[in-house]
Amino acid sequence: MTKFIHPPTDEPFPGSAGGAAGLAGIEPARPVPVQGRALRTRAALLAAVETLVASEGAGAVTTTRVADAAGVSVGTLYRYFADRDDLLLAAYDATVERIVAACAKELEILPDAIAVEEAARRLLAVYLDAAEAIPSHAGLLKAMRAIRPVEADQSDERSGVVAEILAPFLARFASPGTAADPVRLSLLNVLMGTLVDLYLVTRTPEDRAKLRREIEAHMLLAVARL
Amino acid sequence: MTKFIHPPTDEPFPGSAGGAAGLAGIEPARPVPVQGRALRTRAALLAAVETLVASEGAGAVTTTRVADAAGVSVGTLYRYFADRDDLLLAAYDATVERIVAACAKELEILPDAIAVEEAARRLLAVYLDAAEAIPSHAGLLKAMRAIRPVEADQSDERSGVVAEILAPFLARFASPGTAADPVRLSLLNVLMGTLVDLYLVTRTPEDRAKLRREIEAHMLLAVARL
DNA sequence: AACAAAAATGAAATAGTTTCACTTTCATGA
DNA sequence: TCATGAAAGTGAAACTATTTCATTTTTGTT
Repeated sequence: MTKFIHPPTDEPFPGSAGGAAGLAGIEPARPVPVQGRALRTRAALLAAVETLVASEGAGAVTTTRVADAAGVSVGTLYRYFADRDDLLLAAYDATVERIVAACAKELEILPDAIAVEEAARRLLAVYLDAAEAIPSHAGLLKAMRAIRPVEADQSDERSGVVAEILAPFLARFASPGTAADPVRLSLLNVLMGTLVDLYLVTRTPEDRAKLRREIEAHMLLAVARL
Repeated sequence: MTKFIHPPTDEPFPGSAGGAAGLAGIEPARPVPVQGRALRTRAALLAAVETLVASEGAGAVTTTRVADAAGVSVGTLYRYFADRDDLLLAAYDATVERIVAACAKELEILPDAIAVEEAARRLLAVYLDAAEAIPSHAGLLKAMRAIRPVEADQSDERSGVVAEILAPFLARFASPGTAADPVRLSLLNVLMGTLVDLYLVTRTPEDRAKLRREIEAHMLLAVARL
């Protein structure tokens, strides 16, 4: 599973990190040539991954199948992603980006005099609703965990909703003296990841409602200790 | 990753579930013939997995390498385990068994008039110490999670220290009316799994000590809500 | 329309898992 | 003691996936 070698492959591409180039979502049909073709191919590959994960699980994500579904050849896939893991990670990051955007928006419209606990509670609600609305997120989260297992070092835990939403949250709500304790940040990060994972596989509405309250309690415990 | 077919393969063997046959650990060298050879081969395969996982991670677990390290051929491996996943799961279960044994022993020697919280605290300490003492446990836990992702249904969450130690714990400490809430049991199960995972990858003693207190707080929160 | 860079191709190399027809081992009782 | 067959073991070959790379196609520029 873990790869032994990881050759740079002649610069696979800008990489799965950037993504700041073109405003996604626009241009439904018009084939913008040079730069555009590449962007569309990359997007098509990521979309194919999401569709496959949502319908058949991460196990169905085969480089060949993804390439086929995206209407390109396998070779092309490898121009955009270093390997299968990189592809899955990029697809996961894409879902995280959307969830983080939703959370960031909520954080902005939060009332001025709101208490930390209430703010955390609201963000959790937005987080869960957004995650629920992305059918591939649960599967991609699992795949991501299999590739990048839990790390003690928070600095390596870059991708993840909690990690990305925590900075602006703390900036606004933490008392100035409260230095971010890496141990507690890591804990909150993996804790929420797992609990959301559990939430997303919970089927009945009653169980979901109950679980939300449980998650809330643990989140508040972790946040209170920050 | 997920297998499409799972052919019974002419009864792979008693299976990784039972294990009630022979007292493990005894018989260091003596080659007991008929039944004994098989037991030793199986044990050698599982030991090879543990060694590989401990030294090079679960990614190094290749059917060929495991068979080589155990001194048998690949074909033999498949007489004892249905497939690679089954092998990893069995190796994980073997480590869990040892940790559960340690916890069960602690549960027995707990003072009569002990409070639930204190009992939980002590069990956690034994759990963490035992897990720490098995170098392959962390890696196998990760592998297990990749194979059997988080399930909402507690009844499918058989293997796991929390799941196995919880029944005797509740039998002794839960007030008779407290029916075991499956949602909360699942939560406690995955929660502890992840936090122990994080604990095991935490390197510095100070961070470990701090994390122990954090885990304790979350465990007590979960137990209190049981 | 000629050119070069960007993008795409897909057959072949690689790496791993799994099967299966066959051989070896060994307790048993004739 | 040795013939028997069930249990255990073997390993080459079939499969299933990932990854490479020499080559071709597309596209913007001149």
